[in-house]
Amino acid sequence: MLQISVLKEQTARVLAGLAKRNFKTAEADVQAILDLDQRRRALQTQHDAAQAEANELARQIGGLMQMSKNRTLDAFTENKEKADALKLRTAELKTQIKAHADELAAAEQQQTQLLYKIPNIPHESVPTGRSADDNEVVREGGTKPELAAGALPHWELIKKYDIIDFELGIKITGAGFPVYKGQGARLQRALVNFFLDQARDAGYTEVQPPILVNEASGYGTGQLPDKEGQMYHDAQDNLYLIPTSEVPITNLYRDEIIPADKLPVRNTGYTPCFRREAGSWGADVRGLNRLHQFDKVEIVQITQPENSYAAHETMVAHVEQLLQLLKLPYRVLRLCGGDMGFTSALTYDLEVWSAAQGRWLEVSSVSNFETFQANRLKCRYRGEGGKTQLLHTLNGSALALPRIVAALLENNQTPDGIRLPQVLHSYCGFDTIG
RNA sequence: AGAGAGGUGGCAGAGUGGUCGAAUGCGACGGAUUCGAAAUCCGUUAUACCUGCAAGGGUAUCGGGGGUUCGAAUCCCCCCCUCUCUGCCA
Repeated sequence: MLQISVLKEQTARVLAGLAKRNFKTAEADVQAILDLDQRRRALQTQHDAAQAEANELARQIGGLMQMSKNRTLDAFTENKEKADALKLRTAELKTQIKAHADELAAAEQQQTQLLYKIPNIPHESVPTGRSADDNEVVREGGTKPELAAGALPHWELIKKYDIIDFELGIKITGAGFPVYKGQGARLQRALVNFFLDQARDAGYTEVQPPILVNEASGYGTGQLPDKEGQMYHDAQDNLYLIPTSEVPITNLYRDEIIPADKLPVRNTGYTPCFRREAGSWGADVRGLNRLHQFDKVEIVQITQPENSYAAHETMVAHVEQLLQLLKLPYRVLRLCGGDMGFTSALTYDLEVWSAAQGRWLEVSSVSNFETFQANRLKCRYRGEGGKTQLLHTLNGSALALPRIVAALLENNQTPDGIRLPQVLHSYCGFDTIG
């Protein structure tokens, strides 16, 4: 959620940013928010004044009542009459206050609803564009392998080596919930450990958060409102299965004023992630390309505003290093305005080359949300003069497992099995699948 | 799941209708004392919003919402959460 002060003071920048996102109703919405804000403030002033008067009268009445004690009957009667006169005025005020409060609440609610509609303002480096086709390739790394004739896509390889079983998952749960078996299961565990160790070496503190979160957490990071349909929901207890550990790990800092010496916050965590993927279909979602449940190691940073873009670059570099260690060909994309997530100001996607499918697969998305999440989270620090200020939140996958596995399987297939990259050997306890 | 207790400032903890944003203690910060430190003493120490160039002023907040009242941390109603015991259980 954007800050009102930003809409007010940087209207032109906001409108230009929203245009980059092809946000059609920007001008009208921003104007409506500013109008509501003006109205809200006027109402607040009136309301406060009426309330102040009422408080003052109550004090006077209180004083009269106190004085009445230990007095003659005449004095008591006199004071009571005075008090009753004041009560007439407070009755009027009460009506006014009630009316103001209702209007105020309505204006605030309208304003919040509108603010929820407005996406984050893209960073100046974000390219214009409508779709994924307009994303900018920042750099590429690694070398695409030459596969022998008859190379198989990963959904064939997992059957050939019997390491991931979709049919079994369907039996016990449903489509998109694969069962990892034998070397497949061990590879999962190896990757999680490898990623966590790498993150720790890079200075991130490991946390293990719950994978069900309450509604407030959903609002905090922006999954709610509007994206309810993407999350599994336990209606009985009103809890959501997390779509990413960004949600619990970032919400650890909801409603916090973080002391300066604790900044920047750098956390990493492994969790399974759950996505309903309502409406997804087609060849692109075959095999491991899109699942309802998958494993992911996440990195999260919370920094002071002036440091967030430098931190962002280090996060991207960290993910790149992981891909280099895994010897996977990759590329780094800067997402265009039309393809960027609602809450992000700048997102780099990292994609790996899936050789048998002959396509790039997104394995990480590293975003700077600036104050967009922090504003909802009320995640602050003390800036100059002891004033509280919003922090910047960032997160990135480091990494999501299924597509990494897909690329590892496809790219490293040989007649003698799948040769895993060196770094995984000790983690797996084997060097070849097959 | 059943029974009971309880939710107050960074923490602990008082406060059962009036000047209470809230005693006291601890912690933290600033100062005095000291060669320095401990101890001691003095002071400061919540958040949000409105208003103001500022200094300041105002309003709200004692788990959340509603109600009674001139006036609510305090009384009433609903909801949420936590703890203890019993039950169940990795």
